[in-house]
Amino acid sequence: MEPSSSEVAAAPTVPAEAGLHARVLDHLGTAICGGELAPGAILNIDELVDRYAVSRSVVREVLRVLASIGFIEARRRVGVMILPASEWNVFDPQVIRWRLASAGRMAQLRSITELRTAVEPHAAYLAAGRIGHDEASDLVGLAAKMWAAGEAGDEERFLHLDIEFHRRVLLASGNEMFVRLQDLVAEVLTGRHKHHLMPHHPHEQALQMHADVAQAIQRRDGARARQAMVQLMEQAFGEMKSLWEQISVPEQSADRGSATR
Amino acid sequence: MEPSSSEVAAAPTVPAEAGLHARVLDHLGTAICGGELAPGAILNIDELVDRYAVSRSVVREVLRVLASIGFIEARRRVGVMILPASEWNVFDPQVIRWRLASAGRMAQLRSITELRTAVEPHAAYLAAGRIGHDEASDLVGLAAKMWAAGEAGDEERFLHLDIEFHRRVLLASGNEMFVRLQDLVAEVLTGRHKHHLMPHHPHEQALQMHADVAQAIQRRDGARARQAMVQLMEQAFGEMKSLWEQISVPEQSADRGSATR
DNA sequence: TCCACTCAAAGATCATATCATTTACATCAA
DNA sequence: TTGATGTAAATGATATGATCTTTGAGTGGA
Repeated sequence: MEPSSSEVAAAPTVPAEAGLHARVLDHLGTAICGGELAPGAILNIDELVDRYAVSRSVVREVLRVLASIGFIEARRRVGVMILPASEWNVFDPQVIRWRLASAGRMAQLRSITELRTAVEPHAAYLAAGRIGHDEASDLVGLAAKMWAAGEAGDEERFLHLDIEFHRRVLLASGNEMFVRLQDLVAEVLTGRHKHHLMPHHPHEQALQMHADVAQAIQRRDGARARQAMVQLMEQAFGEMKSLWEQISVPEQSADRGSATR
Repeated sequence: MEPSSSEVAAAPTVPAEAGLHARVLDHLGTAICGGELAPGAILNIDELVDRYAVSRSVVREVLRVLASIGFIEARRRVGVMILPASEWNVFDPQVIRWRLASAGRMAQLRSITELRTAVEPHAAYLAAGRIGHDEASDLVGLAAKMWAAGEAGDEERFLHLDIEFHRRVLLASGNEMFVRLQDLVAEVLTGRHKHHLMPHHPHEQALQMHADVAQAIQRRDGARARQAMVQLMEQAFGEMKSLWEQISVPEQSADRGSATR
């Protein structure tokens, strides 16, 4: 139905018919993240009303949300200007999703991976000092389940357990911001899965390290928990790195011809 | 002019007359962050139209923004429900500001301080591997200026230099998300200043450590840069800790009777 | 007891009008 | 020529009222 602009590789982030607001927002957000609407470009409301064939209300509400994300700024007598990426709320989950679905995918992947590399070791350290008995037991149990799933080669299940494991650690750190961060990481991991960037046959090592982290936290050994998590992050970072070095140049259609499939 | 509800300790985050949208948004955001509108509470549009004496357009636009922050969810036939804090976008700068102006101030302070404790050392490490010659020189120069300001006892100037120093390090890390994080930290530091929670007579040690970080980064010694930043963070964390242990119980009017003044 | 139907409440969307601000341009005086 | 100043048009901001759509609760029959 829309083969006119052949640039957008992004599948719509919104399900199907999720309300006009959501659809217009998604379309504009994708366009901005994807660079089709470059910083400095000017829109105006009436133009958008025509383009999307929706009412002013819808457009204005969308623009307010985009403005709160830092994507645009409205000025009277001028119109609506796209702002440079330095103004964006790059921590907004919505933005993460859009960027993962755009050409900036790899940059987004790298940013978040670096972020979790920085945060999770400290979270593990804090968790060791704050976790409750039951939570600690659950954590060890989770690591065990991950082992089982890894051995069985059940990638789907392993992914979910992996996400849950890290979520629990961040939750136990007692810092709400860390937990929210995990939402972003989960976005990345599932996104990676969705875009078939998942050569993720879990290594023996990784399984052991998860177990180490869990054990160290349970025994309230903050330093060891941090150290184990650092290793885990180094491994995850290495995996990611191989990914974006592999697909660094062919920016265009990254998720089509992956030869090893 | 508004002495009716005596609970809100929060000064409006918006200047004065910044448009109806901004004012209503600020008021609702503050109320939600401050707990006056508890999770589960139900609003409806017409009620808000009456309460704020603005049009439906304004209210709807505000609600869309609040929804994108994760503060509310609108359901037909029910109304607009306040969501629990676990749904909030705690990385939204606006949210940070609201929370710093509310009773949850100390929790917010702690969260962000922990976050930067985790991130900045890694950022310093990355910066050592990526920074350009000129940027590195500037960084060393900044540390020197901080020394001068610290010696001269110019707290205002020191604060600005401090913020700028950390911003430069995060910028040099080459990770956009780290830079945005610094905006949050700056929000905290200036907020701390604004709320008179600033017993911040910079220690001799801290000055030296800033110099160490700058030097290590310039010499591309990632490990040493990280280590120096860790020490810096430990010191900053210690300062903060003494703050919120001091004012932990008297939640009510935290910024009135600080005896040591 | 339980399922299907009906109705009304509330948000979602639309259409139109008016207000307010700001930029561009023209006008006029020095 | 230049600079100040006033004026008009463009555009977002706000207001208003109507209609559409969804959905929860009540109601009645099997």
